[in-house]
Amino acid sequence: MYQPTLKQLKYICTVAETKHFSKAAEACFVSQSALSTGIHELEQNLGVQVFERHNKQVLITPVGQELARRAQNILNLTTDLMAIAQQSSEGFIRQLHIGVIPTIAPFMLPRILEILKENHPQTKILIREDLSANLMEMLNEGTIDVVLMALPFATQDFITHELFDDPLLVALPSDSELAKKQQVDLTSLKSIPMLLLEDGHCLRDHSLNSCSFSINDLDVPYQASSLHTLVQMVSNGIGGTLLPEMAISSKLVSTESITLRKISDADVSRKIALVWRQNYPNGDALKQLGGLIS
Amino acid sequence: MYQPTLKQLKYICTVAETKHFSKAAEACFVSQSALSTGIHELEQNLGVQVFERHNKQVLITPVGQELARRAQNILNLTTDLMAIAQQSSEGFIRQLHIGVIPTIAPFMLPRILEILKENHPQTKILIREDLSANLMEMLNEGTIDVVLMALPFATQDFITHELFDDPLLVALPSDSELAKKQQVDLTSLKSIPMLLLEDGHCLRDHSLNSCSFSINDLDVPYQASSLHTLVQMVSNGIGGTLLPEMAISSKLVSTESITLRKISDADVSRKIALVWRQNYPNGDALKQLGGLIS
DNA sequence: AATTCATCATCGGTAAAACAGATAAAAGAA
DNA sequence: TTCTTTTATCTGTTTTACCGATGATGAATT
Repeated sequence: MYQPTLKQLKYICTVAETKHFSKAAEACFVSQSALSTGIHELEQNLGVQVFERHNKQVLITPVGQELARRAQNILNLTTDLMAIAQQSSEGFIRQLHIGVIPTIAPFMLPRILEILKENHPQTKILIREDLSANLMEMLNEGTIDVVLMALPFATQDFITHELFDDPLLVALPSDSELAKKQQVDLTSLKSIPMLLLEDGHCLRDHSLNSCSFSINDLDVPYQASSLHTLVQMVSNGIGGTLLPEMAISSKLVSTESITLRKISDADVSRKIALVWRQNYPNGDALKQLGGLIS
Repeated sequence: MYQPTLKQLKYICTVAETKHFSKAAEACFVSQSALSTGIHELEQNLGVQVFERHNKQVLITPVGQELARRAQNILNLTTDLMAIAQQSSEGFIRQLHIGVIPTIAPFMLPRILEILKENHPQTKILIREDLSANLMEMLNEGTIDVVLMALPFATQDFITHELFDDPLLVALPSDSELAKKQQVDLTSLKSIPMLLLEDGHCLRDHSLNSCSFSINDLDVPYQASSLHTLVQMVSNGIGGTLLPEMAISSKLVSTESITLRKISDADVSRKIALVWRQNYPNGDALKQLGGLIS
């Protein structure tokens, strides 16, 4: 089935303007014969006469007028389309679906959104907050474009761009025995009840693994669903926990009833990273974003 | 300079839908390699990646999504354009600029517009009322598409479609000597003042020529600019005139003070005709319209 | 670990088309 | 008439589009 080509549409628009085949051909950078044949083919296939050819003038038929008007519109839209592509190839990101884990989102997103607003004011940002495993699945499916998460995590087959180290500090009830000591080491942690997030949160695993603890080693009375409740529980003297430094910097802990301590005999931390698909086309822009964040 | 082809736009739309190159190729009735190359060329030339190719899935990039959306729009508009052409090729006239002379317009236009409304309800009608000579010029320039006029007139180089004969009758003041006679012949007309339209109106020439009168032969005291004023003048006893039958049928003359007579010794009439350019594409439809009018 | 399978990219050859340049045809102008 | 202008058409060449086959890749299966 026939469909006019954009070239042919261009031809009729130009002739409609110039009212002259030869001049139109010149304007289109083709020979007069090429343009003539092109228009003829379009007229033939659409079964419509676009122009009245006279010796001394070319008139456009009423239908021709309408067709030329629509053709011009189509050509304009095509130009727009190319402009969009051009913008994009110049590093402009139209839309960015970001996935963030719950133990990072409240502390880093405000700043990240601010940075994005400055550097890519035109970009539409969409945030998805979920557990690492779910985010990785969405990333793989293409539902989201990039994940802001904490390592270690199984991110093989993806581009992993590490941003910075986020140490984990021990948070203790200020009135606990342990809080009164100057130094807190790994073994001493086992003497108090440890509060952890519920299963699935990577911070839970990071806390356990970086202290080389197993879940069985510890006294784990409750499981919280957010860092905020966790802090509440510590504040109420139920037990201790590990908190990421970024959360503390963000004034998550503002009460006197919680004491923060570094662990003296181990380097306990998680790594914050951006992760995206191997083939994701705007990887460069994401790297640049990563640079700005860290 | 590169411009994507409509085919390529179709390709990316189809892949955007199916998320599958091979299936999309099938849907587009081309080989997988053709589609693949087509999309590749588009991506190359626009400097943009539209799809992320993975082994088990094809993902569309955010820009790709936007491009596909716009491409689909362009394709839809192209389909519309073809539909317009299709309608037109089936005899549908989108727009008709009609030129009519003043001595026909008031008497025929109401009926003609009614006929057009019935037969081409979608057609946009534009009327131009002017003297024959001006109308012919506009017809030649393409400002109007068809002229409804009276013959004889120099219409060589145009298609002339005669509709019917319009006899000219003598209109006399009822109280004149001539009106009391049963028969009125050409010579007797010279005995009374003859009222004519001003120069340029073809009815003036038709009146003179069909009676074989020269303007010098006659007593021509005034010149009217419309048939209505002409009738008024006859009614007031200033003189006689020739009136087309169609004007009389349209109740132009409703007063008792005017007497109408055929001329006994001559066939005095004008011919009503539609005239259009040789190359005008909707000649057939106009012929059909002519048939309906007569 | 090897094999199979699914999928997109690429290659080589062929058929189609698009195009330029030359010529023809038509009709107005000189 | 002859010349000029303008679009149509013809011819040969170049370019493009396409198909079928093969290659490459990575996931799924054995």
